[in-house]
Amino acid sequence: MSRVKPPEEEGLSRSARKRRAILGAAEEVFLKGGYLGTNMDEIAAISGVSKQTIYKHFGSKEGLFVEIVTSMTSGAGDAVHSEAPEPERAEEVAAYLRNYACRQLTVVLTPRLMQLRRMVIGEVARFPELARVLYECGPQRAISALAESFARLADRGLLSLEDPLRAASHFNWLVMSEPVNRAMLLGDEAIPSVEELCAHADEGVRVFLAAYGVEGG
Amino acid sequence: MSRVKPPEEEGLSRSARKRRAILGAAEEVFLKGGYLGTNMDEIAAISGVSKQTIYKHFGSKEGLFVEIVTSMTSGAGDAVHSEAPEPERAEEVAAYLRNYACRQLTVVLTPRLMQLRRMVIGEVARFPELARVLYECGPQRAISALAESFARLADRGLLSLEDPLRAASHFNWLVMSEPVNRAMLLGDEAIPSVEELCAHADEGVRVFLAAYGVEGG
DNA sequence: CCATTGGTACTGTACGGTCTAGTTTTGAAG
DNA sequence: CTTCAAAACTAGACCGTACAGTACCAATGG
Repeated sequence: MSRVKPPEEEGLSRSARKRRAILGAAEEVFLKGGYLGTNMDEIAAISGVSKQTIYKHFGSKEGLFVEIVTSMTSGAGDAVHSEAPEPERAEEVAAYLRNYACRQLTVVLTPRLMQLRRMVIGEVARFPELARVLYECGPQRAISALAESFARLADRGLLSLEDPLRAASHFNWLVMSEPVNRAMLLGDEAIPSVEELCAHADEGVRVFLAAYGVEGG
Repeated sequence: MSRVKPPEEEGLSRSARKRRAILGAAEEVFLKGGYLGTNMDEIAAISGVSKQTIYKHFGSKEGLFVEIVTSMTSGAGDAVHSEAPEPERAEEVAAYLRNYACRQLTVVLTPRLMQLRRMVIGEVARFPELARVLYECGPQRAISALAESFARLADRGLLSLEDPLRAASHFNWLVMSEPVNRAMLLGDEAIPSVEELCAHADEGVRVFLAAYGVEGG
């Protein structure tokens, strides 16, 4: 019965299990109340761990907060990556863009990520570094990757553009802005369904292709 | 030397003067620290008023906060209104849109308003009503007004669109999103200059007209 | 057996809001 | 103008509470 190195969820060392419990509870509590609106006693209670242990692992409230935000941020950034093959013919461009837009929307328009974004924005004055990281792992990263793809498509004559970065920015915000800004201010209940998101994506793609598409699309 | 009723800035009743001082200090302090990060003693000190007086005027910290946010919100909403005449010919549409976009950008991309937006977003969980009001007085109001204008332009054959509201949303976010989202996360130093904002507006208008414009434009 | 954890009491401090007692302003009447 | 009472304001002590972080010691699990 003595597991030597079982790396599954429940088979971690006691320390690691405690650590995960703390992170889980802290994420929930911080997302709900923000930095100042959260107290360490509640995190300890929810995670079933003593305060002492929290301070052993993370040093301070600030340390725990930074840990939570950075891990969520980079994790979310990774989830966006697309492995869909780039189109070969002009007729396939619209479908490619629609697919990308739809996935991006459904990943970002998630209560957890919306709450994270709200919280980080609210803490810009206190934690500017966290906001910068979120910007770079979020919009900036997405737009950069998109720009590279657009540049290749333009080379192949499937898109008509001069500045791939600008086109990527236009595409990104054309698709993302309306639902994101809406959900930012109106709360998680204002997050549209997947069908609505994809319909919205279609409209964005249509406008984008009117400006940057080529004949065959 | 006894002024009877001079309604200028310094000629208000003592009560009104105190009230304005409190509001000014509270705005500054709340915008800097958020709701929880602000204490009433500091507001009293900065406004040169005793705490007692603050509570006489506003009842509670929450009351003062709500007052600040709602007054800033509605005030900013009013400042957007355009009196520029709508174009008569297709060639004038682009200039009309550029003018609108440029003014909208320069009004919204102001440190005070960016700070307000950040703060309200950070407090969505605690004050959902304030966020809703900001949404309605901000994006929603701008888009609605734009949609009405677009509908008239479409009737005159100066724009080609079926759903004015959707077109207005596309236009609005095409123009506003990039700089707004950037400044939201990167802070007030990331607010572009007026020239940069107007150049950005031009690009948005170009894309918009590619999708919704008519030949003559 | 020994490091880690639990439980819990404790410290120090910060802050919202109130109380009190004395001072200033106002506005109207004399 | 002067007088005067009501209203508003000041300064600061004060109360209760909440909370970050620590100390201490018993329990426990590897």
